[in-house]
Amino acid sequence: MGRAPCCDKANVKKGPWSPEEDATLKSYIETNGTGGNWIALPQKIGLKRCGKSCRLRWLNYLRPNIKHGGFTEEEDNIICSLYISIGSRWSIIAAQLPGRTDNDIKNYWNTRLKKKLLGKRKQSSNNNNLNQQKDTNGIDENSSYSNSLSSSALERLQLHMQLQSLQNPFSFYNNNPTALLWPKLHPSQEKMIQISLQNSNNNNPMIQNAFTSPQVDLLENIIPLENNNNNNNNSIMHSSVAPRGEAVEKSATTNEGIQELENELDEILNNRNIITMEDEYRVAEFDCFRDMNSNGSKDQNLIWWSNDSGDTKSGSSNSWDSSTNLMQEGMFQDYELGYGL
DNA sequence: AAGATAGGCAACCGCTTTGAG
DNA sequence: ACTCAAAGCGGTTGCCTATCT
Repeated sequence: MGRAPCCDKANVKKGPWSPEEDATLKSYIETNGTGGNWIALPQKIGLKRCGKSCRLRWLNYLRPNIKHGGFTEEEDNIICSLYISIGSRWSIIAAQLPGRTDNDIKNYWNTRLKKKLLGKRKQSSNNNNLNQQKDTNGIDENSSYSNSLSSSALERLQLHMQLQSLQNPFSFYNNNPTALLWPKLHPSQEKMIQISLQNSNNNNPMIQNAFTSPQVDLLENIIPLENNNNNNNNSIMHSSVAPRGEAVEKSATTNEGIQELENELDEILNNRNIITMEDEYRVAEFDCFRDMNSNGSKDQNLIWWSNDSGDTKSGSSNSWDSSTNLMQEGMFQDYELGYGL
């Protein structure tokens, strides 16, 4: 037997709220509050709605100072950086953005931001699939490395990498002591990347730099060559970076999301005793690298953060300046915590 | 002009967490 | 310590609108 329903489903109205319902709910709560009991509230005020529905309507729409749409670039940055750090904990992310609801942010992420940031991935995956279909070695083409990750984990990894590639690679690498702890790239991986580089027509110095130092080691860090079963010994390094805000602090202390991500990665990585050429190819094809390496367009590489949708209100479309500190702290903390840096 | 498709968003569903008794 | 109702939360659904063919 399941739990009793919170309301009489048969006599409860569903679907969009009418202006009258909105007004009724809003005026009652503004004068009387919720009374600490959402379930009883609709009956009190004569609404044929589920209490949960009333609560949601109030929190997401009727509550004062709610903002809808018109996300600023700074808000975008915060959402992205927090998503990278803590994943899809929308309520926590929303708590960092006054006037925004978790639902709003979630929708905004799913419908716009994610595509904005990861849009190129799809294209690159398609290219990759085309190439893989030419293989005749019998390896399951559907078991691609990237497909092994959950969408959330993969998105976060790719965002990490893309962001890394666009921030000054030298300054990060040289100034971040943890980067020195990263293992060297396996020669075969390095070779594959270099081949990709050579095959490209890309002469953008920034991109070349990105390939030759931090990205390479970042890649290696994500895909270690050794089968490491001693995860507990080195997988978590306590970060010396002060967390930003309660959300990140909570994430840093509980490590739940990060641990989950780490476990997911470990599960994959521990099954990879041997790096095959196919794996190497996939590594080289890992999106941010491929994007940076493909079709020789430095503009394309530089505008990934800018809007594909023609939004021109931002003067620094590829800039994360407004959240540089947040990015560095949150992102790298995540890496340190989750990937054994 | 009409149908098909895609995108955006509000709302719902159901699982988890919290806290009172 | 345990139970259970309420609240919180994230994922999913479905409707509406815009765009494409």
